Formats: sequence, structure tokens, C-alpha cells
Amino acid sequence: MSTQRGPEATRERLLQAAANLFAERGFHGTTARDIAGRGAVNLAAGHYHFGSKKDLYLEVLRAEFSKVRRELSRRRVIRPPAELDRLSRPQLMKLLLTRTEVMMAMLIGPPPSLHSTLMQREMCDPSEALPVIVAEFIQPMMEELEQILQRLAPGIGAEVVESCAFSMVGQALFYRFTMPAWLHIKRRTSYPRDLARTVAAHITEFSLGGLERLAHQHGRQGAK
Amino acid sequence: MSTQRGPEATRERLLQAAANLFAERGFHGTTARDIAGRGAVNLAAGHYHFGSKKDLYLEVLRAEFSKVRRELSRRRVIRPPAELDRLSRPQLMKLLLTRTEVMMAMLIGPPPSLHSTLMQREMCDPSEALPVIVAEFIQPMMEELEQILQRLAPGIGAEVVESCAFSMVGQALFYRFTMPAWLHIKRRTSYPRDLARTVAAHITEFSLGGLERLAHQHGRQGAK
DNA sequence: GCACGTATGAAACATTTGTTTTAAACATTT
DNA sequence: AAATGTTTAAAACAAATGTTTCATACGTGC
Repeated sequence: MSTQRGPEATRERLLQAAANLFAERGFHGTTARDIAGRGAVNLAAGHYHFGSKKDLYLEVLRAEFSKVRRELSRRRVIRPPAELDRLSRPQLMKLLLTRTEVMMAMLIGPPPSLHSTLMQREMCDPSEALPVIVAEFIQPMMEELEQILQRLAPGIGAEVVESCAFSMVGQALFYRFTMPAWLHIKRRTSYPRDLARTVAAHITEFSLGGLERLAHQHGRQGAK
Repeated sequence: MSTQRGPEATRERLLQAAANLFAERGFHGTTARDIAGRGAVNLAAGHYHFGSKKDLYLEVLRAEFSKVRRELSRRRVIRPPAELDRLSRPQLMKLLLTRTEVMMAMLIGPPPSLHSTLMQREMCDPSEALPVIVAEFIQPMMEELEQILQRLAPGIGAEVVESCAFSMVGQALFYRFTMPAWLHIKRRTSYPRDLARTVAAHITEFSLGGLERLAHQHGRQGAK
């Protein structure tokens, strides 16, 4: 498979190799020769198929986050809002847990996903691909998350709901963005196999508590 | 000041220029000539004073996080544990808010601090400086945070306390690590001036709710 | 089978990169 | 003031980098 022939296959191998290397070492840390080597293609192939290293990078991100979008749809993370209205409170809580588990699985795996690593790098050095990441990954996750939270705490305003969604995403991203520090503190070389599930459970409970407190606080403020 | 003479001043200007550029563009994105240019020193000065680009980078991180440690002490973020025992519950909650405000101020400013940007980059490409960052910045913050949380929810175990501390730090780091996406979504070019305080207040309330819920859950589990 | 647009391979090119060299300027001591 | 060790300056170096060139192989239409 990795040695398949044909122009289509070459392009695909290039994208694959470039995606892995850009994730591993970043844009500046990856050389055109590295990519050609790992993809087992000629050095000139990159420029022939994509024009430049920068364009290859952008194409990698577009391809990768197009995959993510499809994956989110496949896992039914993006649902029609009306569907949520039919759920009871325990069902909503269960859904919130499931959603968080999906998010954690995408963030830290195992193995850690390529696109979350690429996203992390884009947050250090934003490029023209940032809008793609926001539109294909961040916004969809945020939107349904906010809908769930809104229904779990009907009293509170949209701004507070958004802050709570940020709080949840922040807790999840923590394990992706600070992995090296976490591993160093825990003297490990990789995350425990079931960390994604464990952490998802914690985040969900923690956030339900936070949401409840803010609902009360907001309710009191709104009442007086 | 930037044109001061003498070997000491040259070294200092080099460190300063290098710190800013490494934060702005990362290690691979910064060239020795960039640094020499911004520091208004000769190209060879870097190698004379530090040996190599890599060594200069490590020295920058050591210097920067040594500053951070001093700043944390100055702000009395690190307190003797016994001091906490004398505080009432409202005082502890107030302290938690203050601590979170300090953390947010260090993370997103304004302006965003150099060291938090350098830390973010180390999480993408860990180097030999990672242990320094953990020891001088992350561990001190985590430890006192855990102590406060432990006293706010005396019933729960150390592992849960640690997870809650991660949850709080994660919420705070979110605004540092995803700043480009946040700004893109909100169509802004910089964070609102008072975001640090606003967010700190939200995180504190949200987390108090989360802590409370976990305390109840854990209490019930421990009881049965 | 042959021509023609497409894709690949090997080499070369022009810059840029981190680093080194060498000499001059400076400061400090004797 | 001479000598000595330290710091700065300018130029050069070798290696690496993104990109281009050009010849060759490939596939697909007539």
C-alpha cells in the first residue's frame, strides 16, 4: 500500500507523509527532503503536485480537517437541535458524557490524533488554515456542546453557557496541550490506556457541578 | 538602554531579543541573524556568549522561568501550608479567586506574558528545558492550588483533588492556548482588557460547583 | 504503434542557515 | 604605558534548504 504506484497514490503518500511530519516536527522543523523520504517519493514531487511547501502544508490541513468533519458526522456528534429537545435530563447527562468521551478520544487517543496535534501547532503559529480548523472542528463541537448545556440549565444566558462550554473544552484540551508536562510529572512515557474515559467522566461530573452552581447564581441574580 | 555598552549589557540584550523572538516565532522559526539584528549585536556575539543557538535557547528559558519563580514568590502565590489552615471557608474561596486572577493575568495579560508563550511552544516541542518549566512554574501553581481545593472539600481523596486542579488549570490555559481561535471566532484582534478578571471569576465559580458535586459524589461512594 | 500531455527521477541552483575564523577595539593589570 | 585577557566586528565557510531544470518514463488518445 505504501509503495503503490500511479499519480493518485503518489499525491496521497505525499499528503500522508507530510501530515505526519508536520504534526511531529511542525512546519519549520520539517524539510522537503524529510517528506520526500518518508513518502518514498522524489524531492520534486512535492512542488509538482502542490506548488510549494507552504501550499502542501495548507493542503494537508484542509485534507485532515475535512476528514475530521466527516468523522464528527459519522459519530453523530453534530445532531439536529430538535433531536435534543426530546431528551430527558438523565438522557442529556448521558449524552454529555458520551460527547466528552468522543472529544477526549479524539484528543488523546490512544494514539493522540494527528489533527489535534496539527491544531495545537496552529495555535502557536496561526496560518491561513486556522479558519478551516475553526469551521470544521472547533465550531461544530462548541455548538452542540452549548446546546446540551443550554438544555441542562435552561435558566442561564447564552454568554454563561458559552463560558461553560469553554470551561469544558478547556479541561479536555488540557490533556492534549500539556501532555509533555503531565508525562514528566507522572514519570511516564505515554498516557494510561483508559485515561480518555476516566478523564471524560471526571470532566462531565465536574462540569455538571459547575453548571449547576452557575445556574443557581444566575437564577438568583435574575430574580432580584 | 537598548544601546548600552559593555559585555554585561550585550549579553542581556541578546537574551532579551532571543526571548522575544523565540516566543514570537519559535526555535526553528528564529534565525541567529534575526536575534543579532533585534538585539543590535553582532552575529558572532551569540556564539561567543552562549556557545550555540540551542544553548542560547536553553539559557533564555532558564532565565525567563527563574524570573517567573521570583514573581510567584513576590505575589505570595507560594505560601506555607500552615497559613491556609487558619483561613475560614469564605476566606479560602476569596483566596481561590485571587489565585485564579493571578494565574489568568500571567497567562493572558494584557499583554500575554513571554513565559506562557514559551511554555506553550515547549508543549509542542519539548526540550531539555521542560523540567525547568515544570519545577519553576507548573508545580508551584499546582501544589498550592491542590492545597486550597483540599481544604475546601476535606472529604475527597488526593487523586480527585488533583483532577480538579487540572480542571481549573485547564480552564485557565484554554484562553492562552487557543487564543488565535478565540480571536477568530469573536472577530477581534486582541483580548478585551478585563477578560482576565472576568474569566477568573467564572472559572472560580464553575470550579467551586464542580468541587462541590465531586465532594458529594465521593462522600456517597465512601459511605456505601 | 505513435504522438502527446502527464508524472517521475536525478541533478543543479540560488539562498539561507548555524557556525567559525581572524583581526581590531576595549578594558584591566602590572 | 605596555602587556594581557576579554569583547566586538566583519567576513568567510560548509552544510542544509526550498525551488527549478531537464531528461526520461509512463499512460492514453488517435
